[in-house]
Amino acid sequence: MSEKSSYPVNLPKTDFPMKANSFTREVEFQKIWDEKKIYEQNLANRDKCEKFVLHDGPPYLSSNQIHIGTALNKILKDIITKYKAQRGFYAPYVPGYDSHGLPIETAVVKNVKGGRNAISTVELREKCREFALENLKGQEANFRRLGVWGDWAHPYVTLKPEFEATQIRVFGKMAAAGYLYKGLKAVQWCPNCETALAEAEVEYADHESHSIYVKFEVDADSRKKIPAFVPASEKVSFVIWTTTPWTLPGNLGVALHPKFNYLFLQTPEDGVLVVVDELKDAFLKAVGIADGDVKVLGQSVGKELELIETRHPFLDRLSRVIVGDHVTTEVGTGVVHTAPGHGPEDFMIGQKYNLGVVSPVDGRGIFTEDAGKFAGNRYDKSNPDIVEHLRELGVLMGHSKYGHSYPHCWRCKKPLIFRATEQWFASVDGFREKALKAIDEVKWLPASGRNRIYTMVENRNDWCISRQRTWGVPIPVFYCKACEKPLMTTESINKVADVFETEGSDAWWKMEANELIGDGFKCQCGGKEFQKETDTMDVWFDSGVTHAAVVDQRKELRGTPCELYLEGSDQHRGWFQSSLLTSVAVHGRAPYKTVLTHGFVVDENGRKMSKSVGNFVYPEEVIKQYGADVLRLWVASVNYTDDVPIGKNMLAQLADVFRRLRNTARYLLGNLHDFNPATDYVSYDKLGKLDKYILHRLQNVVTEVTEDFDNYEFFKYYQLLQNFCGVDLSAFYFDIVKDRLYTANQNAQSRRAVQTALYEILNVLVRLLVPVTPHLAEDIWQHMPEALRQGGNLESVLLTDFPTRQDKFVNEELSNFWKDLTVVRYTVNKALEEARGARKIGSSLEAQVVLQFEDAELKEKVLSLGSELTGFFITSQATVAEQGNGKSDAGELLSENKESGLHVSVFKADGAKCARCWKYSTKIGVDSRCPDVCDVCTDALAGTESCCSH
RNA sequence: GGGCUAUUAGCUCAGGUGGCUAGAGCGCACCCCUGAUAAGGGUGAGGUCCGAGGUUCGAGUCCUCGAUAGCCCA
Repeated sequence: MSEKSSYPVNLPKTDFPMKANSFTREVEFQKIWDEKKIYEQNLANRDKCEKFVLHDGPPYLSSNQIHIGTALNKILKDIITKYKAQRGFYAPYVPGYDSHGLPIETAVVKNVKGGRNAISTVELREKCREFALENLKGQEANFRRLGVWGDWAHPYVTLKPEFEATQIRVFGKMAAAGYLYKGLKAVQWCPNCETALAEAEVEYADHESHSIYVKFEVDADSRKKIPAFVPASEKVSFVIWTTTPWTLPGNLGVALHPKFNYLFLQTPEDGVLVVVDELKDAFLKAVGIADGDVKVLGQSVGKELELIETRHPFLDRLSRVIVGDHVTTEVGTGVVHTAPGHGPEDFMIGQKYNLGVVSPVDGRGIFTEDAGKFAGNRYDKSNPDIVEHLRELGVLMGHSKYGHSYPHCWRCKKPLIFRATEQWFASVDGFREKALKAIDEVKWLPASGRNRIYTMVENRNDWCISRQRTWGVPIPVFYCKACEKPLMTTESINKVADVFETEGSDAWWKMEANELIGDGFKCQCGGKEFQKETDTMDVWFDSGVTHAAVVDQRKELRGTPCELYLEGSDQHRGWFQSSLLTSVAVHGRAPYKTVLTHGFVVDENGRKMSKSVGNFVYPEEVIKQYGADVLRLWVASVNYTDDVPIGKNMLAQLADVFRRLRNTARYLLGNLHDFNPATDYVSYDKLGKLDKYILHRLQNVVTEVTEDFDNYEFFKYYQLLQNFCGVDLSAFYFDIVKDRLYTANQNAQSRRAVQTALYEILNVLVRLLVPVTPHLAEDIWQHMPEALRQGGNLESVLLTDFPTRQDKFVNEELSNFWKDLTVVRYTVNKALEEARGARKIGSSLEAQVVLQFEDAELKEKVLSLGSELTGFFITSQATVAEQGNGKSDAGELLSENKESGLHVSVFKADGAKCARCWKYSTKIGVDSRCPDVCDVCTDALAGTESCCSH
């Protein structure tokens, strides 16, 4: 046996390993939580409590992997629900998935031999469903690996029959309220495939078009609005430029930029022409007019010309001058031919000016009768005819071929057209005021979110909810076969919902119209035969009704409004809005009380993650290297209201912090191995000053942390926790108190007092760790003997309550006392450091310090510590001198430090080193049986078996 | 191009209504300990507070313009 072990000391003892081994251990804890149904138990325990429902926004099932941003979102949600549960709320979490829509359909079609038309609609939908559900499994596994708790066995999925049925019913309510209507909208259309195309299905390729300049003469009734510098006798025309002559029959306006300057050009043969200043030269050159032949009469800003009426060049109707920011001076004349039925921007500005929509082209690209003399011709074949017609009318100013990039169909590779088609709309106008009012009844965090969504709702157009797709919920409308009038009564829609409830929405394609609604329905015209609408709903409508299909349906969620929605800030335009709109339309209020948003994950340089830059951080890799707790700690460490950075550097530092938290717990566990609160607990009044202080500090931590969680400011919690563990505990309390723990008699009150404090700290700390680092918390909890577990021997730390501030431990006076002494300790440390630097001492126990004060009050404070003073400095001796340095035997002065009204002198410690406590003492060997042990240790050993008996 | 937001030490964060010689923890450097040991302690070095103007006795804090980044929109 070595000399070291010959005297018994009370060293820490614990099985709690220093290394977390997170990658494997975390999964074990997760398995235990699952097996013991901890989530379910917690809900059952809180069943009678006030609810706090965080309703999950459904991630889209296009992949089985999750992005770091999704991880951020899910972890934030989990921190909140775990915290709320600990605070005694009934806080269920039902995860959801968004499962319909084009990206899934596209991905599935890609793997179908022979393409979309090779299989039936029902078959395609079946494949989509399988694909989505397969991805669900992958995402679920990823989410669970993060340590997120919730009802994983019963998630909500938008493709489930019960969900679809409710969605149909919400549609029915909106229809009944008169908020749904059929209108025209310009969409990308392939005349060859005879189908609408989504943005993702459009490919751009070079194409040769006709480039033409066309005069739009100002109508006689508007002539007076032309500025006076133009002679009244002169005809005035706006000149447009276009590469799609065939869209002219759909023209309803000419658009200017409100702020650009428009010139009035007197020409030799064409009267007065209006074009934008910047493009004058290019225009003249293009139409072959010499600059010298033109005279600028004057100019106007676009806005001043607004609402002038011009005549359509060949149809008998007016074309209004409108203004919009979409007009540019890149090419053309700065006067834009506007056909709302043939372009999305045209459509939007047309809505704003109420121009209406004209689109005389059918699904095959053939002009209808509305196109006048061009009826019956294919749109592209008509281009030369129209150009020729314009020439004959004398309104054509220039014509050439023009090569440019133009949208083509991804499937047949033929050029696309924009075509106005009938679409279903939700009339936001119908409930805009209510929606705006609802927005102001919601708490938006951060507050800027309120303005963000408010202006969007204030300015948005009606919501186009129909899609020409297969993978979605059908729009439950029928059309009379006789008169084509739509049938969409509450009864008919509810019939459909009832069928979907049991059969799912596939029934729409499997059953005939009259099978779906029965034979009881009759059109106004008397018709009894119906056919089905072919459009499906926008997937934003799917997710937009989760409040009705999930929160209102599932009993455990207790109905809307729920307490919280939490998503990325992009959802102001997305889910927050679609949910708000459907909820307001149906209930007249928002589905949520509070909306919290987070920013986007960027790399350590604040750059967006991209494949080409290669700065992606993958959740699985972080977990593999550090574990989910470190990833969760990252979430807690950043201010997520703005963009959040992540990278190798940060993760390495987070791992350091995590280790510190773990080792703090290890110290606590190790030093409580022989502590039984039932018999060893020391009452507050018998605790030492320092013990009382650390308990006071603990209460502050609890108070502040509670505030931080309530405000969702987890980074403050992170900072504070780190500070508390590193500074207050490890470097201060733990370090000082080690001597008492190790060398005092096992049952000495001074030692039990420390353990009492450690016991209180451990019980608070383990609970504080639950929301952010649940695996670590559980690991600690499982290493706590039953007797140490305050509040009952719960089988999981996740079932514990959040700590509350304990007034009996609050002691402000003591807090101020120690604040002053901390300064003294710092001054002493500097002096010790100097001696150490000069190789005069190593351990501070080799030193004795002598203090001299200018400040009498401070001196009193220090003196009041009495025998605790040396322990406080972790030196072997410490004294307060009245005069000089207080040393009468004139030992060598090793170092000194004067500051803060304090003079510290450092000397070699007196006496010899005690073999047991390692402190230097002049009273070594007072008991001859143990010649190398100090008097204090001799006392400590008294009565023990091993008392100097070696 | 428009709207919103952000920019303080290497990293993450503090710095109500303008008064700071700009703070904390971590990291880093150096030293110590070897009875929290792939732990622990001490000391220290790090900042033209994104930039330029302006208001003011005085600005990290207020105003204007700009840069960069992110989101949304066009």
